[in-house]
Formats: sequence, C-alpha cells, structure tokens
Amino acid sequence: MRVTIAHVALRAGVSKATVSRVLNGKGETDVATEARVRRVVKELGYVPSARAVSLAKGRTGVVGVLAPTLTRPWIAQVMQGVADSMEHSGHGLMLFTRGLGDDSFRRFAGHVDANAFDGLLVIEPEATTPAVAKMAAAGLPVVLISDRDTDPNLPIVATGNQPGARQAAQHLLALGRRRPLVVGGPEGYDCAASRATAFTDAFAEAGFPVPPQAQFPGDYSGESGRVAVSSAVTLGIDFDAVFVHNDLSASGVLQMLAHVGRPAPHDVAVVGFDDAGHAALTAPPLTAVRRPLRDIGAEAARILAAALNGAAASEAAELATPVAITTELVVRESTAAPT
Amino acid sequence: MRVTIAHVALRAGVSKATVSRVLNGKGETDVATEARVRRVVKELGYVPSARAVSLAKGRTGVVGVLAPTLTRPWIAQVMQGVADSMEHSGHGLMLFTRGLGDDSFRRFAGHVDANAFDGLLVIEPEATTPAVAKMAAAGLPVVLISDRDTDPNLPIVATGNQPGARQAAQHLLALGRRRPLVVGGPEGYDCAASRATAFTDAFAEAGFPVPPQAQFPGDYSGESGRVAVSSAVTLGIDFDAVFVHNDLSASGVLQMLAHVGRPAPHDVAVVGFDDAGHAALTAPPLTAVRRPLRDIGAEAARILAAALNGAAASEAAELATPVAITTELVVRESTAAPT
DNA sequence: GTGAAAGCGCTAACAA
DNA sequence: TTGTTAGCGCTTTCAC
Repeated sequence: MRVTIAHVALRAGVSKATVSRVLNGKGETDVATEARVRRVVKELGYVPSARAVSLAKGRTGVVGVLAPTLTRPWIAQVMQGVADSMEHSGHGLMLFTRGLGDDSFRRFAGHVDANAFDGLLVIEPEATTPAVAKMAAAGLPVVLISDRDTDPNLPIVATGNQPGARQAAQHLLALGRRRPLVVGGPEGYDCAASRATAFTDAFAEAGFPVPPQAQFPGDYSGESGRVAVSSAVTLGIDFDAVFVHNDLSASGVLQMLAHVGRPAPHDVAVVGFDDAGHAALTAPPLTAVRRPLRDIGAEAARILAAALNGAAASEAAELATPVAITTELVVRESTAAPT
Repeated sequence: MRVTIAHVALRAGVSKATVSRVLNGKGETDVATEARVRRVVKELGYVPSARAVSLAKGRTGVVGVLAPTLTRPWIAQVMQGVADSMEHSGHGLMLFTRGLGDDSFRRFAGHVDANAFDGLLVIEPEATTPAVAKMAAAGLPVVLISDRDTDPNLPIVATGNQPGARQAAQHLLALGRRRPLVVGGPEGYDCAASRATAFTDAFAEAGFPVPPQAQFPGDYSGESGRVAVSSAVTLGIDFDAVFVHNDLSASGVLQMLAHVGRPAPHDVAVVGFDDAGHAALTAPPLTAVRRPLRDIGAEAARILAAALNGAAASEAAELATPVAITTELVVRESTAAPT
C-alpha cells in the first residue's frame, strides 16, 4: 500500500499534524523533531498525495490552459513557453483544446465547474470570450493571451500583431512599395483582423490606402497564399508587395509569384509573419515579423501564477495592464531593395 | 459557497449516498427519487468536486502526457491526436515537457509520486525509458509512442519511422538513384537511428550500401540540411539523392543544392519526412513520407484509456503488441524522374 | 512545540 | 430501494 502521512507520523513518533507542519513549513517545530521527520520521510520515500492535499487545501496546484489547437506552430511555441513557466512555478498544467468544437468547450466547462484547476490561461479566446469572462466573474483567476481585450478586467498578454504588422508596413513603405496585397487569416478571427487593420492603417497614414479588393482572406495554409496571388493577377490588381499573415501562406505566395513570372523580390516584395519555422528556407528566403512567442506564453503563465499566489488587489490591477510585446522584423531576400 | 452533494441531498430530501448513486448510476434507485434528484441537481447547478471525487474513488480521471517538447511539428500533431482522443474518453490531460532537462523530469516524477494522474503516455521516451519502466513496474499504466520498444511489457505505438524510411529508399531506388546522402537527426535519438537504419538497410539489401561518410547527423534544423550538403560537396562525396529526416532540414538541403548548382530534382532527388507543414511549398515541392501523426496519438490514447477502464489481462497482452502504422509517400517534384 | 479532533466533499460497504 | 457509517489522506484550528 501507499505510504501515507500516518505511516510517517507513526515511525517518527509524532502526530500527523507535526509531519504536515514540517513538510509545509508552517508553525514552529523543534529542530530535532523536524530532522527526525525529514529523515523518516526520506526513508519511506513519502510523497503527499496530490488528491488529498488538494481536497484539504481547497486548491489543486494545477492550472488549466485552453488553446484553439496545438497544430499551428505559433501556438505550439506559446504553449511551450507556458509549460516551461508553469513548471518553474511548480504548477501542473491541464491542457484543453477546442479542436472538436462546441463539444470540446462543453467538456472543458465541465472541468471548470468541477474545480479541476485553480486558474486558467486562454490562448486566443475568440468566440469563447463571453463564457470565459463568466468563469472569471465566478471567481476563477484568468489570464488571456490575445490581441483583442474585450474585457478590461482580465489580465491580458498581447501577441504582438499590431506592432508587428506596423513594422511590416513601414519596411515596405521604406522600400518604396506603395501597392501591397494583404493575405489575411480566416474572417472573424481576432488575430487576423488586428494584423490586417494595423497594416492597412499604417499604409493609409502614409497616404497610400489599401483598397479592399487588394485584401484577401486566407486560412493560414500555403494554398490560400497561392490562391490570393493568382486571384489578384486574374483580377488585374496592380501590386508591388504582399503582406502575408503567416509563413506558410507566404511560401504559397512566393511559389505562385514565381509561377506567374513576377518573382520576389524584384517584382514583388513579400513579408511574412511569425518566423517560427521555415522562413529562412524559402526561395527566396522570407522577410518576416518575428514575435517572441515563448516569452509571451511564459509571461502570461507568470502573471497567472502570481495571481494564484494571492497577488494583492493593487497588484492585480497593475497586472491587468496589457503587457507590451516587442516584435522584430527579420529582413531577408524576399524584400531585397528593388534594383 | 460552492454547492455540495449535501445541499442537493437536503433539498431533494434524500441522503448523500442516494445522490451519489443517481449520479454514478450505481445500484438501483427508484425512478421517482432519481427524477427528483436530477431536478435538484439541475436547479442548483451542482457539479461534483473533482478533488473530492478523486480522493474518494482513488483515481483522478486524469492522464499524464510526457513529451520532449511541443515545438517540433510532428510532436504537436501527435499531441493533438492525443488531446482529441482523451477528450473523447472523458479524461483530463496533464501535460509535461522535458524542455528544461533533468530538472523537468524530476518535477514530473514528483507528480507521478504524488499520484496526480491515473495513467501515463510517453512520447519518445529516449533517455527516460528506464525511469518510465520503473513507474510502470510500480503499477502506473503506461503507453509509449516510440519506435524503440525497449520494454516488451509496455504497450507501444510505433511512429512509422521504419516503414516510412523503407518507402523512401524504395522510391529512390526505383528512380535509379544509387548513391544517397542521409541527413539524420541528433546522434543518440531513437527516431533518428531507426529511420537512418531502415533506409540504409533497404539500400544495402538492394546491393547499394550507403558508406558512413555519406551519412550526416543533423538537428532537424534547416541549417543542418544546408551544412550536410555543402560538406558533402566539399568532401567530394558522390551522390545523386538525399534522404532527409524532416521537412525543415529538407528545405535547407534544397536551398543548398540550388546554391551549389546541383538543383533538385534533375541532379539530385530529395525525399523529406513528415509532410507535416510546408513540404508542398518548397522549391521544388518536396517529396516526403507522410505519417498519420494524429492517428498515432489518438491510438495511443485509446489504448491507455482502455487500460484505465480495467482491460482484462489477456486484453492488455494483446494491446502490448506494437500497433502497426501505415505511412504514405507523397511524391512531388523534388524526386521527379531524371530527364 | 505538539497532539487531538474536526473537517475538505465525495464514495462505498453494510444495514435496514 | 435507501440511509448510516466509515473512510480516502491531508490540513488546520484549538487546546495543552
């Protein structure tokens, strides 16, 4: 049978309470007894039962993480940052994805209701925002990783879409490009919208508004990049640059540009987003906006951990300030200066 | 305060035991009382506390998953399959990565000792195999996702490295390629070794052994693909094909081949592995071995869930048979027949 | 400084 | 069919 605190207590000749005190460092304990208890703990290889501890203490030491999916590279990166940070703070990490749709969310909500974890981290809440806000209102500490802060009461870590998109725009403007195509993400997605808007705003401010017909929705696939370019060509849209919402689609763009005889960077400059994978390996190598994805995840996890460790109200308010994320433009050949 | 089973019992005019029975479907309950209890449960929005249930039942309903990292695309795919399947079987999923090295594993082991979950899924155990075997021996249900089954007692799901590598070899042989370069993974990694071996074995069997100097270690980065090719050229190694351990490195290979004036597919045929991302978007598009990664993850999770639901001994033995994985070769231009 | 006792919220015998 | 009684293994007052 499992070694329990009772065994330790018996063997050490003390009460369970004392063993608990020693292990949790609460209350004063005689140096000698403490040493004895610790010795017995080691001898018996005693480890407190997570189940019993969580029932008695009223918290689990576990944090829930809700992500749309793991298969998008940038999300995997963020998750890794979260995992590392959680490990650091000693929290367990329960993973939930919204992969299977509404049903997934319902099951997730069940775990919330069952108090299966102490705090929640949500990556790209999107449609689940209201439900999540409700959970937060019900007392569950929540931290969001998102660019749309619908609820000003929730701590939120931005994902760098706006500054990144602006950087991309400024870079293209500096190169003298004036008529960009924009290949976006799925309609209705926050991150897609914020990226596209920041980009077109920057161009508009510079005096070069981007016409709607030059903006194509996408789905983050390579194919959507290909389709956007060929559509633009077919429609006779005049363009000298392409801003693409992720690196995968950007590959499709590069491929199709070459196919239609307008290869980057000479005819068309191309900027991608994320730089999380193969951007340096495309032909030509892709200029891309790099986001500190792991840091974003780690930062969010840190904030949540702080909240769980009972941050004071003032502190919580401070944490609620959106955390600034610094993006970096990695310039490669796909935007080499026109000759 | 939280609604507990006591509140429900009181309001429904029954004992806690009866409420428990209704909720767990154990023992006979009068239809009328059952209806009444259910109504009250709904009225009060009662959800059993996961903490209390797990302490009382002696199990958590949670499964631990230990992965090397989330940032390698193929692992993210497998994890998504695992997550979907776990969700399906109603299990929670505690995620652990070995990202931070020994320390990570120690913390993970702590959770195991604390009985924080009922079963364990390990992706690419590698160096942790002995420790994991010990956990299994101590009674923790374990399922591995790996190509090296060091412990015949543990159920294991293969990841398709051997059949995939053989397919790649046969494809190149059929194209008349005889002198392949092999760009592998980090030395000492199981998956890398099994892939390389299966490939070289196939060539050797066909009468064309691959000399050691034509085999380069890599680290799954694009750079290692570039380096391998340029090294081979510098060393004056004669080759007409390259088998690369993942798609990212393959991109590097394609890039460097073009750079040194021996572009694929004419001079050199290139086959990648995984087809999990941008393989269709390289220049030229990459022929690659596709593995059913999500299925692999889902299958492993299914087996573990079955074990947790108390599979009979005979059944367990059956499950211990390595599950066969079918890989598929996706042929693209990087191995177009030489003209 | 330490022990006894009362929970934490639920399940599972055992009676009735 | 249902209630009573013990726990599950730990933490935490409250006395001593």
